[in-house]
Amino acid sequence: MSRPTRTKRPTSLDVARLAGVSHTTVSFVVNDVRSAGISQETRARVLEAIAQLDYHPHEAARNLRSKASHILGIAVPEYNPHHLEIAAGVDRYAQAHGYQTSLSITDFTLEKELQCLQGLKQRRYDALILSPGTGSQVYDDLHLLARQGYPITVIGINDRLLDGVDIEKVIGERQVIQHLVALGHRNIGYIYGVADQEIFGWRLTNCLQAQREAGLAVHEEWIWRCGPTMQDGFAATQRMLAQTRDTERPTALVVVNDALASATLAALHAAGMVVPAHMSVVSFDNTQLAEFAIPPLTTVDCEAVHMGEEAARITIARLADSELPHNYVSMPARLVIRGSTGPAPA
Amino acid sequence: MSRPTRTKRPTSLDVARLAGVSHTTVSFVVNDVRSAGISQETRARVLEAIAQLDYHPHEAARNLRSKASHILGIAVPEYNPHHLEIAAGVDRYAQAHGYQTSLSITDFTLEKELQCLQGLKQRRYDALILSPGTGSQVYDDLHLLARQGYPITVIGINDRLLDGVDIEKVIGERQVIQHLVALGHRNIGYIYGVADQEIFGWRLTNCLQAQREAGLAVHEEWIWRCGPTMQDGFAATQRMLAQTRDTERPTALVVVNDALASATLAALHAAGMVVPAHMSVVSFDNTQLAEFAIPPLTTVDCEAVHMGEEAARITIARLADSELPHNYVSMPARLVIRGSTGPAPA
DNA sequence: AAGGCTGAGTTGCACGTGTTAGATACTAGT
DNA sequence: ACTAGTATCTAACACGTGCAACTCAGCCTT
Repeated sequence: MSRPTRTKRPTSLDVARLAGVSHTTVSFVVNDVRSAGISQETRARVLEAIAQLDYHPHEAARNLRSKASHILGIAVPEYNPHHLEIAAGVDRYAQAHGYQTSLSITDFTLEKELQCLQGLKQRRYDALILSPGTGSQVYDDLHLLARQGYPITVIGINDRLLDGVDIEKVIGERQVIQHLVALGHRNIGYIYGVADQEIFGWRLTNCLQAQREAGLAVHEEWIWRCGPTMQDGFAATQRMLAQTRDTERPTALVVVNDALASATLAALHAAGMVVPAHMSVVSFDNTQLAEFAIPPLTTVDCEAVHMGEEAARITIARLADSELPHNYVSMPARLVIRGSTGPAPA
Repeated sequence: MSRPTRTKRPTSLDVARLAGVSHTTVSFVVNDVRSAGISQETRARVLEAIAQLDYHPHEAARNLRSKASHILGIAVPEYNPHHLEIAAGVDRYAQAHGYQTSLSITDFTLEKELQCLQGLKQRRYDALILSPGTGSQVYDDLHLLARQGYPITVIGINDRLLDGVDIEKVIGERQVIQHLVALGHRNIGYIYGVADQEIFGWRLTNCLQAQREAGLAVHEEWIWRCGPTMQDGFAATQRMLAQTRDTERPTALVVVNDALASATLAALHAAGMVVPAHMSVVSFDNTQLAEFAIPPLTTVDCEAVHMGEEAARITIARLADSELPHNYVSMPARLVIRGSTGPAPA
């Protein structure tokens, strides 16, 4: 580390002096304020000075003065490809509209979720896009902040009091069940791994409803609930195998998302079961995991990247106009059929 | 959105008025300055007022005054479990030492990498932890900034001019080759997907070197180079299958990381090849993908989370003392043997 | 010639906080 | 009673930027 010359960072005043103008003029040039008449030559001189000093405006000073950070906070519960596709979508839209993003992983803990809300209160972010991971505990805070005028957009939750983007309900689940029924499956089981069964239980509820609509009996004991990690999904699948016998076992498993379904595939494979010959598997999200699973997963696509873009759009719209009515978008669900589903075994 | 009362955010002055003190006293209480003698009762009154108004100090004003944001920027090239484990490690250590983190995905583009450096210049971050994804293009900027005293830590690159954390070289690769040799493999191929073969080629180089040390011939035509995505890995594996025949084909494939190895497994499976009976597969990183792959991947562990923690430690140490000598840590590599490797077919 | 208009800048304040150098009151010592 | 010392608190400035209000010269209009 050869003697880091901790040079004083140049300020707009330094630039101004070098260019022989006032710091205001520098500000006008930097922000490209058209209404202030700056001549071409002055502009050029300022830009030259900026380049020469390698001047970069101090974000903090800027944020303080303009009362905005132009940063959108994104908080998702885990390193799940699905969430990260959403984050990528948010980032893409935000970038295109003059906002930066800051991604936080809440790790399914309330503590980290509250920390992100803190960031909002401290004006580190102009707005927060949150994919809740802990269930209902954080909701009181969310509602309170929203009522105080803080821009908050939630993902994957339909809440009348908060702006949000969600996956189209019912349709996707119905498609899954109909697909399985069409393949002759009548015994359907569930590996249902979420952080909070109450908040994130709708997908299961909808599936069961679709099952009844299709005239199938629902076996409550064929619902294996577990936590949201792949380890949880693997263990739950092992439980499933241990608690059932060949003759009285579901012929198809609906798994809450691709990550857990991958773990399910691994557990089934380890137990010597062949998918889909012995057991079909369907999941949700259509992430990269699904495409390269063995066999490739039949899964419900929800346009995660697009979903993130919509979340960013809604959020930025609210920043522009806080009086906007409740903004809610639901993304279309579409079943993508791959190799993990097949005819029910005789 | 029931009429968001866009309340003026309370400032330290508001708190001061409510508590009947000056804003200076509030500042002392908030920052817990021991040297300023604040009586217990005054302190209590101020805290009460803070709670009542739900006061949160304005980060921008704070950063402006104290010339630090207490945020570490982390930039990784993609949504790869390996990189995200590193990020998690950084976050854990940073949190424990009073720093927040802000994660950016550079998407293997120089543009986004430069944008992160911009964030450093603009003082959005106090320091940047970068896992380069584009090769050498960004290096000039990195060196320049480091020389100017900006704290930068690189991951996965051994650069004498930059603080960094890296994976222990040679050892891991040697273990891989020795493992394969012990299993009787003499024909080893490579699926080598990285953004820049020149910068990220060391792992391949080391493997080839280990191969020679073990007395094995190196087949240049058995190195399939490709890009860093799973799609690339899948396609490269298909190329491998198309360009070789049963009789003159590697019996083991070394793949640059778990993500690409998963894609390789998928491609092999799709072609009807059984792993490890027909072909062994080894990879690097030991992420979740490896654990739940079919079959589970033999892979080289590098303690990614710990690596992130070390990166954060080094970075924060440099922030504390810019005169520190060059700081470089290399993480131990350890082969984790699972089901994707087996005896070479006769 | 007087007034108005336009172009091209500048002066000066405000944003909300951290910190240094005091100010004030109270106690104790002589 | 006067001084020194201590415990508590405050006044005032600085951080770097954006913006409203103002200046000032030159030109046009009546």
